[in-house]
Amino acid sequence: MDEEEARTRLLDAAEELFYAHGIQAVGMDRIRAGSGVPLKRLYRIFPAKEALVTAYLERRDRRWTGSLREAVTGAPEPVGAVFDWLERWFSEPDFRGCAFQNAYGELGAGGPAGVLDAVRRHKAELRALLAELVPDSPATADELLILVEGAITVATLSPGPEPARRARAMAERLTGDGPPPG
Amino acid sequence: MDEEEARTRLLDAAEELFYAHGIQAVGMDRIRAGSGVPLKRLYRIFPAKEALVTAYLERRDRRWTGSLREAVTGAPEPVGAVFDWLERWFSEPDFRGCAFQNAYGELGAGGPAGVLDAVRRHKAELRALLAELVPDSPATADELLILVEGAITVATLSPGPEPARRARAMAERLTGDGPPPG
DNA sequence: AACGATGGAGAACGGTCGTTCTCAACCTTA
DNA sequence: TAAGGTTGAGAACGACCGTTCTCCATCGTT
Repeated sequence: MDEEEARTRLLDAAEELFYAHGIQAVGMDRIRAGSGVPLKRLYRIFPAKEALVTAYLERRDRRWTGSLREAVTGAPEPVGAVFDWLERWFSEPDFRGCAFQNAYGELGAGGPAGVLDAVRRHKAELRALLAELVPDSPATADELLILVEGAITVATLSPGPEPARRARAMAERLTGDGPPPG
Repeated sequence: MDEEEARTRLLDAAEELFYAHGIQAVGMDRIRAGSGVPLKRLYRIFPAKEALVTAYLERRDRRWTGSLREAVTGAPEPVGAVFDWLERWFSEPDFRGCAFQNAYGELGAGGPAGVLDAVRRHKAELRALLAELVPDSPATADELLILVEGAITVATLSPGPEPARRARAMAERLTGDGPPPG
């Protein structure tokens, strides 16, 4: 196992455990057990827990935003595609809400700076992505952001596709970017 | 200091500290210091931390939902009054998002049952309150819920009145419950 | 004034966490 | 094969947490 694979295994274990159980509830020894990477090597790659948490959030951000961007790129109804993508996400069996929202709620405004930066970057990227979909109306981007965040929050406590469908219908009524009538 | 005052002081300290810094980040000794109630008495009133957390969330739910209900009752535009009330909340200097969302994100689905019940009850009450505002359309209540949760989530990371104003405008366009055109 | 019950202040206990250290096994190079 | 650095497995360390215990002051009753 070279260093790159160890790093991947550590981030895989971190993502699974931190997302499922929260950050403070998962100790470094559980990361070691879940990854198979010895503690000493773990600390050589990530010199403290905060570095691991930050790396976990950053990789998740790249994947999450990348997957969403891929889903909307070239879609006939890009705005609708956002909510279709959310619907698939909400239906995953291990869906537990937005990892960044959870991290922020857990660590609070007084948490480690690196973590808070990662959360802010993620939300800024989401808003930027939405703004690209309605380039002539920043206000609409803010409205879409409210719908996306609202759907995620509602789905967190009652998982399933309905919040995404309902938010999609609202977005279509608000933007007119719906299926052609007929 | 009789028992009722001790209880109130404990819940006041718990609310201030848990809401500001998170639940796991605040130890029982900090509750003792913040309340002035000795540890022994604390444990006589709340036999474990979980009981204190549950009581904190339940009292906060009663106050939060009660205040919102009061604000919308008899308002000329009840739906708009919801978002006006949110706007005032978001502008409070120590606003840090939804305490229940934060608690859920922190403790996860595997947390203590009492805490999760309190979170679920709070969200059910919010939805029931919104449903009363649009008694002929449960679907609209779900839409309002998405707008309210979305505004709260957006405001959590960038506090201020704007998310509430924008959500209010969306609600008016969706329900027609807006100010009479002039 | 003497007594027992009550309550407060804080030490103590067992457990867990993040992090570091020990030490033996193992490669590499000669 | 021998030496030397590197690694892995896990014990160890110091700090902190939730909870309980000790000990003394206080107070109402006689």
